[in-house]
Amino acid sequence: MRVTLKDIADEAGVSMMTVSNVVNGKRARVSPETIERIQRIVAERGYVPSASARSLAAKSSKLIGLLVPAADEDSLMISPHNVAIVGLIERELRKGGYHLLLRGISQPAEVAEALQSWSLDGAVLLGFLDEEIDRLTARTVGKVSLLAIDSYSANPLTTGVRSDDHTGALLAARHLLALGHREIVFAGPAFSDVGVVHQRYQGFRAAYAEAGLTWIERIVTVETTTHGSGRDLGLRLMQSHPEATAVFATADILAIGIMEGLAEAGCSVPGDVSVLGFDDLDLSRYVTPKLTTIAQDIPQKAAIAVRLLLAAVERREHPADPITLGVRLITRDSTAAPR
Amino acid sequence: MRVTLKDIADEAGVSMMTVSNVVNGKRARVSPETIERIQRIVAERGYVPSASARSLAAKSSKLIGLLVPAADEDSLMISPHNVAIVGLIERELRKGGYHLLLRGISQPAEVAEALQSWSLDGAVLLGFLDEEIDRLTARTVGKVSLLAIDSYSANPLTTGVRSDDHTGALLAARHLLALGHREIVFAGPAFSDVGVVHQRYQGFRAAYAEAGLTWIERIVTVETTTHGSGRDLGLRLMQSHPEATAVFATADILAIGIMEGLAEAGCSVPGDVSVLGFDDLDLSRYVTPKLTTIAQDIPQKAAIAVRLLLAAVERREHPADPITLGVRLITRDSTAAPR
DNA sequence: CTGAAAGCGCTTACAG
DNA sequence: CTGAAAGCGCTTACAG
Repeated sequence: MRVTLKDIADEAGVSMMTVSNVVNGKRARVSPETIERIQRIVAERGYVPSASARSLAAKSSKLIGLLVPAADEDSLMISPHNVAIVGLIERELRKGGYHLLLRGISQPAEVAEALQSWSLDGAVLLGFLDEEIDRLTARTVGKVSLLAIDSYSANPLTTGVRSDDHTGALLAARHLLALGHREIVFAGPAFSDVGVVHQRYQGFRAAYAEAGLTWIERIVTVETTTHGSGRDLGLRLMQSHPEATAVFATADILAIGIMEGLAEAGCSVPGDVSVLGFDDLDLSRYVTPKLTTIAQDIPQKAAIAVRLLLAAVERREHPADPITLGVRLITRDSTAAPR
Repeated sequence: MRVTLKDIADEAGVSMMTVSNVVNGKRARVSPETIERIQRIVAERGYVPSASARSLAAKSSKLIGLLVPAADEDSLMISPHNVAIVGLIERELRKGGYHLLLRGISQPAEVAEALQSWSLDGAVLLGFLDEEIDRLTARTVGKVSLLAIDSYSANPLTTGVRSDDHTGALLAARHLLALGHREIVFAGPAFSDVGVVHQRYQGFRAAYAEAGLTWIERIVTVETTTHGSGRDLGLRLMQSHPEATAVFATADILAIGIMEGLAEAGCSVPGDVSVLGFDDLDLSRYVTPKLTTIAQDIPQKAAIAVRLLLAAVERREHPADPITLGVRLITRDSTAAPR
């Protein structure tokens, strides 16, 4: 059977409380000899505290949820860009003495269930739309601290960590304009007037404004941000926009698909058309031509997300102000001057 | 405050036991009207059972661990090939009413800690070496059901689900031999006499034997199975093995790096050297030339892993026989006849 | 079909 | 510096 606090207490000839204090590092309250003796017994017996008992008795569970959208009955929707985030968040939580519950959400009501059933101390929302985050109410959230990655939601129940999407797109468009491009297509998922893609759209336009140019709206949208829909888009691009000399895609995976579609349609990159992405996936260095893109600092994003979340958890309050991280342009081989 | 079983029982005018029975679907024991009334109250009040209380009182926690190696202080080591597995396992567990605890393991002792602290019902081991799995003892494992992905360990405390690595490499080598290649290099991490890479090595040799040919050992090893070490390897390949006309790499990511190194060294693929990988990552269709490789059925691997594990969990025993899944050759553009 | 009691393994005040 | 008691929210036999 399992070794319990009581087993250790009996063997050490002290009360459970004393053992509990030692195990939890509240050493000020116990004499050095007792500490030493208890620690030895704990190690010998291989005692591991029961997290569920602790979570039940204490007000804290030391459990953080990582909530990710999952199409009904389907697998988690983790974009290539978010994959690294998962591992990094786990590491940061582990370093802080927390555990990670990974949970796919296929219906809004599941958020409340996930939060409450394991008495989560907090949760990271990864991959949700701002509209979904806006909809979270005090009733479903309760006293749980919530942090959304890549969110611009103003919901006071949550806070956010995101890259500077506006500046990223500004840098991208500036780069293309500086090369001499004027007829640039903006390619991405349909967007509303808030959120990551909207920010990138605004930044893109800002570069034109800054250069004293007027952008003739050339937006091309995809259902899903995938290689496949990028390829479709690339195949049709020269028909829909024969005048275009460059494409800015809101994601590398999309840009890479566009490059493939363009190539299949007999169009050379960057010879005929330049392509620029966003994310700087490892992948963007593996394809030909290597993709020019906007890089985000993913490890930093994960680290700050966890730091912000745990600060709120430990203060038992909803997190404070959102944080925006810097981005930079990585010039590679998919962009060149128009001919 | 949290809504509890007792709150529901009081409001319904029944005992906690009755509510518990209804919530847990043991309807045979309760009258239809009572069930209906209780369910209504549960919905109205937004009652969500406490998983930690349940886990403490019952013998089951409905929690499964996903244990992944993590270099000390470092992020999870999830290979590109294993990334999809994580999301698929979460889905399968969720469908079965279980939750997933994702945990990085940087030291052997952490396995026992992870298993015991949350009273896990079972765990999936993803990305561990067979040597590490061999070392697991009854003391650390206890009564927890353990399933290792891609393992050939004979440790009776665990079972495994893996692809047919032997046949995969056999198909790969057969393909190259049929194209007329004879001087083929085997590229992968150093390996012992057990495990995935060893199986692939054996399958590779078996193709030569079957063709009545003798393979002159040409093994090239890498420290880590990454794009970077593949590239280094590709850059040097024509010096170390000037006679080679083909390379079989034990992973796509490695093969893709090798192609890049080869190209940088002025060697054309497949013109001068054919390259063949293993895994069929999405990525292998995005690179140029598109990679010929061995495909595994990842969704099936995840589904079977979870099914096998939960069967053992529910029967409260260590899992039974390992399962090996089929593979197939995907011919694309990175292989051709030697010139 | 329904209930009262004990117990799962901890922590939290409260005393001394 | 140390301890006895109550309680966290459930489930498990055992009764009726």
